[in-house]
Amino acid sequence: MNELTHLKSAGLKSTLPRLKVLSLFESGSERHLSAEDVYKKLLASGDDVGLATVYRVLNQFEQAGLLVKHHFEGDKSVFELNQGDHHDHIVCLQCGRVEEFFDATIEQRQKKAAAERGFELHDHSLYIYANCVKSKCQYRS
Amino acid sequence: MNELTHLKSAGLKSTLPRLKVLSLFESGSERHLSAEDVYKKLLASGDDVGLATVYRVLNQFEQAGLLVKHHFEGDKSVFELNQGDHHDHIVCLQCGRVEEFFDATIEQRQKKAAAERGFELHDHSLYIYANCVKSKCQYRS
DNA sequence: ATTACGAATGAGAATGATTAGCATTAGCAT
DNA sequence: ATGCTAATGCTAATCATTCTCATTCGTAAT
Repeated sequence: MNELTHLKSAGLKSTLPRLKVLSLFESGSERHLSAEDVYKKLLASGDDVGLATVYRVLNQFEQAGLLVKHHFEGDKSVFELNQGDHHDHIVCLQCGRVEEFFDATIEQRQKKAAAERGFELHDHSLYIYANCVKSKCQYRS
Repeated sequence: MNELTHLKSAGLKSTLPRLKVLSLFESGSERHLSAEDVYKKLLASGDDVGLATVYRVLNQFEQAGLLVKHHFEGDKSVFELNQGDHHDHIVCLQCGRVEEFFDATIEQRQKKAAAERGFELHDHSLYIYANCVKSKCQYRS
């Protein structure tokens, strides 16, 4: 299933900006990108898309299930390619590096916690804020 | 330990706006309040504080450890009184009602997940988004 | 009590991320 | 090739939050 098929099945026309944004995520150099990140990367590669369009496209892709949106600590949100595998995130407070993880026990206990209190779990967000080991930390002062 | 002592020990002068804000939280009618909420409630009770002051005071209280700040889904952040007991939150997507919970297993698995990946856990945020049972849901369409 | 000085406040401007409005342009089915 | 609608790209608007700065308040020493 290629980019074009992805768009089609989401009921979205295959336009230049959309293809550009999608392939940026699929190229996979960086998994987590903010709207601003995407905008700058496109400009840098000579592709001339408006910032507003980037925001619109990202949100459409999220609705369509192609991307997932996250709100790490701070103001701006980031998007990542939806590859079907739910996972949570560990974010380094120093360098911002993000690592993904999945813990079945945590998932299950969440469902339980909700159920015990009369809630029907719909969704959740779990972010661990931590510090990398120095060897991996990309912090540049 | 009363309000005044709280402020003193945080190195904050005992001023009218600060006492007002603090007692709002301590009165406990609603546990989770946004800056806007606090501002409106104070105005409503005839206390004339500026919105900027509310923001400042809330942040100072957070730094001082009197309040804890949360970012539920959506844009604005909410504060609650810090009573020393860490807990996570379940938020109803319909009515916005918030219920608190604590699960030792989840806490422990988080620490483990971080450690296994070479992170030193500093903090975390876990929000469960769900739907109340109809009997409790305060949703008004 | 009075003074004096720095901290705190209030009002409004400024910021930063995100969205809305609208005229122009580009997909795509005919 | 044509036409219609959806998509784009500006720019202006919004919303929460922070900053600026002149004025006022709290407090510790007189």
